[in-house]
Order: sequence, then C-alpha cells, then structure tokens
Amino acid sequence: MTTKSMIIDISTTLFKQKGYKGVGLNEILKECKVTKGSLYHHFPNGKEELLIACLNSMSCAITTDIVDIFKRCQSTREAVKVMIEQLIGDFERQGTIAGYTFTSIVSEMGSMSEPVRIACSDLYIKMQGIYRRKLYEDGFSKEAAESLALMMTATIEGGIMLCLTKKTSEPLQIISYELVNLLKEHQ
Amino acid sequence: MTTKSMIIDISTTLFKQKGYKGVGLNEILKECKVTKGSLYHHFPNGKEELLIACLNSMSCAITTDIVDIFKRCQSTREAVKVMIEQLIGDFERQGTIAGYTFTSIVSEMGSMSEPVRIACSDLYIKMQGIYRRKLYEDGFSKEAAESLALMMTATIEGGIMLCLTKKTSEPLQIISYELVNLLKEHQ
DNA sequence: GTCTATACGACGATAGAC
DNA sequence: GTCTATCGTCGTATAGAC
Repeated sequence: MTTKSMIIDISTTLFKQKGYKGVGLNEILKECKVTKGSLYHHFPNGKEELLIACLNSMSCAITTDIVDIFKRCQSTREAVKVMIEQLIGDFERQGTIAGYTFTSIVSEMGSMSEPVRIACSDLYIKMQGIYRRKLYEDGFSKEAAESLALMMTATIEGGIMLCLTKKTSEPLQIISYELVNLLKEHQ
Repeated sequence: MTTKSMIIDISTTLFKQKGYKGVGLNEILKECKVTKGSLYHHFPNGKEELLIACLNSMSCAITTDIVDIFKRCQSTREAVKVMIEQLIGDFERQGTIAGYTFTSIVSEMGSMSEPVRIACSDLYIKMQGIYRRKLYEDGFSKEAAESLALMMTATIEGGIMLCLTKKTSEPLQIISYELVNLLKEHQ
C-alpha cells in the first residue's frame, strides 16, 4: 500500500462521512498521519485533486461491486434485490450508507468545478450502463432498458438520501419491493 | 418585509446555490447588506439557527406549491406531470433546480445536528403525505398509496440530483414518463 | 519522499457603543 | 435594532531543510 493510496482511502471515508466542504486538510493529515508536505507532494493541486482521486477510486469500487452482483444474478430484478439488501445491511451495521452515491460528498453541484462534476457524472453513467445492458439481456427493448436503468439509478439515489435523512432503512426496503415490481410488469 | 425575513429569503437562495458549508456568514452579510450585530440579534444561535429558519421557510413554500398543484389536478398522475414540468422549466430557465429538495443544501446528513436533520425529514414527510392522500383518493389501497408516495419522493429527489450532475433535464423527463406509467399500471 | 515553519485570509462568534 | 471592532480558530497553500 503506497502512501498515496492510503491517503485516498482514508480521505474517501472522511469525505463520505462529512462531505467535501465538511472535512479540512488538517483532519485528513491527522487521520493519515502524514504531513502537509507529503500530501502536497502527492497532490500538487491540493484538496480538489485529492477529491477527484477519491471520487474515481469510489467509482471504481462501486462499479466492480455492482458488476459482480450482476454477474451472480440471473435477472436485473434479482440483482436489484441483492444490491439494495446490501445497502440496507451497511446502513443497519454502520448507521450510514457510503456506497452507490456521490451526493453525500458533493451535493452543491452548481458551485463545484467542472472536473468534479464530470467525475460524479461518470459514475452515474457507468452504473446506468450496467443496469441498461442487463435489462436488455433480460429482454426489454433498447428504449425500455434505457428508461428503466435511469429509474433505478434515480430511485436508489433518492432512497439512500431518504434513509439517511429519516434515519431508517424503510425507504430502501419499500423501494426494493417497488423496483422489483416495476421490472416485472414491463416484461 | 422585516429584516429577519429578508435575511431568511436571501440566505435561502445562497444555501440552495452553494450548500450550507459552502456559504460563509460574511457572504450572507454582504448580500443582505446587514452587519454581524444585526444578524446575531435576529439569530442568537448563529448560522445553524439561520439554516433551520431557511429550511422551514423552504418547506413551507414547497408544500404550498405542491398542495396548489394537487388541487388543480384531478389525479396524482396529472399532478406528477405538472410538478416535474415545473422543475424542468426552472432548470432550463435558471440552469439549476432549487425547489423540492433539501439535498443540495445538506447532504452530509450523518454529520449534521439533529435539529437540522429533523427539519429536512419534516419536508419529506409532508410531501409524502400530500402524495399519499391524493393516491388514496385516486383509488389506491392504503398500502399502495404509502409505497407509491415514497417512490415518487425518492425518484424525484434522485432525478433532481441526476439533472444537476449531468447538466441536462433529460433524467426528469424520463422519470415523469415512467412515474406516470407506474401510477397507471397499479390502478 | 517526508518533514517543519509559516503565510494569510476566512471562518463563526462576541462585546459593547450608539 | 443596528453598528464597529476584535477575538481565536481553522481554512488552504507554500517554502525550504533534510
């Protein structure tokens, strides 16, 4: 494990917990047990460069995770169930949901820089792509697969925010049920 | 218009644009053309008290808005269409979506104080309640109305975030279509 | 590649005059 | 109810030694 990847790992966790603006460099330094000089050696452009590295690292981890679930499951319907069960499990264990969303890190999209916005947008495009391809395999038309993939992305994203806000996993439980229904009826 | 309500109005706009952590008191002071002494006279507990006042003000405005739309529309299906059309209109005109969501202000729910979390939770409960009652009127069962109301809340919330991230109103357009479908098929 | 020391502006908040 | 002045802390970033 290199210093750089260690910084990225720890910073990612902190950003997920408190958001980009909510974490100061000093806090990162303390948690990583490195000094300012070292951090700026690895990320010459400072905090924003570190954020983008974290977003890309998250994107990679989430995508790998989802691809794996979709490989193990026969249909999108099944995969959705497994995916959301996992999110709920995380929530009940840790009291928070870290995966499958960037919103908890950067919500003020309007005021963020283009590179940051694009890094976030990339994840959503990748997730939606995985959903879409599986739905097409399932037998949905190209157009239906596209629309349903978007619905899945938006609903899960919204469901995560509702769970965090209401401090209960109920929203995601209901969403799992309703999404499975939605994917059933169109088929 | 009192000084206090003027401060709330302007701060609300700023918070929506840049998020809670993204706006400093100095910026608020400058935009409102008031001084620190005046602000702390109206909000003795400082920035967080101001935030909660803004959240409550938003909650009120959004609820009024939605209630009005639901009054004018015969079915939930129709109301959803009008609601989302309005969000899309806002987006195309202003390049951002300010209404119907708190996520763009406070996303780091885990690290916010309880009063703030509760203020956000309140809005979602109110919105969902409006949807649920109309769905019940539409003829859905109590349980279906509850589930579908949650789906509407989550999907629209997620759709807004996707639009802001991708910088296009397409996600909400598709979501409008899919939601209308969802409300049709269950009936 | 890692360290210390330092810069300097912005942060939220308070005190006290008017 | 509004003002100015000021506090202490923290923010990000840089320079230069080792």
